[in-house]
Amino acid sequence: MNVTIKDVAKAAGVSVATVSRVLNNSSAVSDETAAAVNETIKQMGYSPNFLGRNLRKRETKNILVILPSTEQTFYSKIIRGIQDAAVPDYDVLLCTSYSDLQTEMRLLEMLFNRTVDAAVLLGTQLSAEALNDLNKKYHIALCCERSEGARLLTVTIDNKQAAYDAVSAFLKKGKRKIGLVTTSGQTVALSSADREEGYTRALEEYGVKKNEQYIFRCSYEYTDGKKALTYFMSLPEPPEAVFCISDLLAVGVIRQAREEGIEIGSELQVCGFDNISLTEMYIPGITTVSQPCYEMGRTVITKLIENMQADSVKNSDTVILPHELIVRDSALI
Amino acid sequence: MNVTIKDVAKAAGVSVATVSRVLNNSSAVSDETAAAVNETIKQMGYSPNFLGRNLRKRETKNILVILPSTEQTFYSKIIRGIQDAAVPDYDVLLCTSYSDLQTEMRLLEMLFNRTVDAAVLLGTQLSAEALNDLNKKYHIALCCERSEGARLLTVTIDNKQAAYDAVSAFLKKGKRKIGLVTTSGQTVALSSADREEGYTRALEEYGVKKNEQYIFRCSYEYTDGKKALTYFMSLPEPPEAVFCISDLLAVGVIRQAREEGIEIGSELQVCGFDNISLTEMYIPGITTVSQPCYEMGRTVITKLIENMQADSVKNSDTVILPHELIVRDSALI
DNA sequence: GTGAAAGCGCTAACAC
DNA sequence: GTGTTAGCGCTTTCAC
Repeated sequence: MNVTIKDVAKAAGVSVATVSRVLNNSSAVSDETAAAVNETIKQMGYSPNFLGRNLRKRETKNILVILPSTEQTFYSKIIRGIQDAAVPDYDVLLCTSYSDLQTEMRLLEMLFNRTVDAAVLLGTQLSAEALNDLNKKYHIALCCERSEGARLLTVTIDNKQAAYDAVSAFLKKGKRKIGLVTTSGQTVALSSADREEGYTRALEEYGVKKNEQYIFRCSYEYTDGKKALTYFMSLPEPPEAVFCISDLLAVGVIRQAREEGIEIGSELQVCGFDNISLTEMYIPGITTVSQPCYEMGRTVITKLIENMQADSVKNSDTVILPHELIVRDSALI
Repeated sequence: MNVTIKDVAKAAGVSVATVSRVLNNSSAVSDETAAAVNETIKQMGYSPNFLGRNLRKRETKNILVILPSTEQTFYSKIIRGIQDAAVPDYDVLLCTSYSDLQTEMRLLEMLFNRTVDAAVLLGTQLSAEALNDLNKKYHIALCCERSEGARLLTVTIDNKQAAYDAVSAFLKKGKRKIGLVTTSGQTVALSSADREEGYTRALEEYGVKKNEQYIFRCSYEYTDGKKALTYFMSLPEPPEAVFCISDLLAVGVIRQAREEGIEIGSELQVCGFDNISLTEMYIPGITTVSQPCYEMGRTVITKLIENMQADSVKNSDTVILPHELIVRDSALI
């Protein structure tokens, strides 16, 4: 029913080996037979079945990328970097874990059952131990996140320093009451914790006492940002500035400030994190920390492919790429 | 090196057939052998190689979803609908075509080479003829778009009617000078053209002459929306309302209006399309047309899987799901 | 209830 | 330069 290499061979009057050689541009096929084979291939509309090929070659040339979510435009530039570095040698398969451990494990099955040759995690719910185990048997890498105690190829920014830079910019401008909107800390991901550490260090260096009242812990959602603003404004001494560990939270803060009649940029300054495209489009423009997303994507794939092709010992380093503070109207710092 | 079914069989003292039966929960294995086999499987850390299985079964249980881009949060709910309807029977592989024909064709190779069993296109650069050809040999479906003259499973909204609804809402409120921001019409995609048709029909019904001056043709980008506003405001009689065929264009229009000191909602009313999450978060909230994204995703996969499992004739219908006008501050219509 | 063996479609030794 | 053949890991028919 479906045309196979055998059918092509028969039709072209050659052996399957020859057809295979033509397919793979491997040595030793005369120009005329090659031409003839290619002709019949085209005529029969033949497409090699990769299941056969992959089984035989024990590789698929597919790389799995696990996204925590598809609602975040933050990942798009990373994905593009990944694609650009992978194609045409490898195909990139995107899957979403929805930050759910069960789902993530189901997706990692693709590594075990050989559907893919390697996987990149743009976030993970796995423990350092689990990651280390995986890294022993398979080609995996972490991008945008790090895992304390795990030793595997990791590409990220220095989240502590980035948060420190943003918060100390507030401090330099004389702000002392600085709010923090962050996650509840239950996550495995360290980027939030690192950002909080940077916030704390900046305060310390400026001799400002860390005030738990100025810390609002929630999830990543826009609506959480709104709640944060309302909470902060209910305080006897509301903060003059707010640092959010994600742009979406900053948007929530700003939107709610608008609803509560608070002037952003003057009365209250807000800084986000990630520099998603929305921060530029928003009114006011949102001050934020930019990650070199495209470069992170390229880097992680390039190094991962090196690992796959090398027979030598695997690269399990952590690569830190530079971040940048982007100043816009929401906080002229 | 890697443990195979053979190794498991040997270790468990049974035949590979028995191991396979256990793996597939197929009939006729005694409880004790099953238990023993499962035990050795666990002990050896065995994972079946799907390349072998898939080759043998001639199916992969993978569905490819081709996204025009990953920068658009619009697709996220569709993707979730797709996943929810597919998993756990099928795995969903996301790939991005970047609206590029070459890339799209490269991705469709996965259909030809049997890496996936079916594909869903959330946009396409292919001609109706090409789609028809594909549909003959493979399981494919279109979601969010339609192709004139192509007969294949399609799930979409009535874009003409949706645009008509939005524009006639403006007309009902007494607006007569209504701008349109749309694509240049070079695309294969029909949704833009359909939306323009709805715009035109609404004007006609209200006896308003279509004025080419009020139509700004561009790409899908935010910056194009900004240009549109500047253009409209340069006209001797600027429009009182603007209908944009995408939310991102509407954001550009609103942002630029802000920069040019034009009051949105009163001086100029703006309506977008798609109801991406940003429209709710923006200041002002953006009036837009909502598509039932999650439901569209679920529907297309459900019907596609029916097609895959049926031996009868394939369903190549077009399913139209209901849209909804969402009124926010940018246009109180 | 279990095993032997064929074969899915392909590549790569090896032989000529 | 080309053909023959083994075998990648698995499922499934057919015996028993």
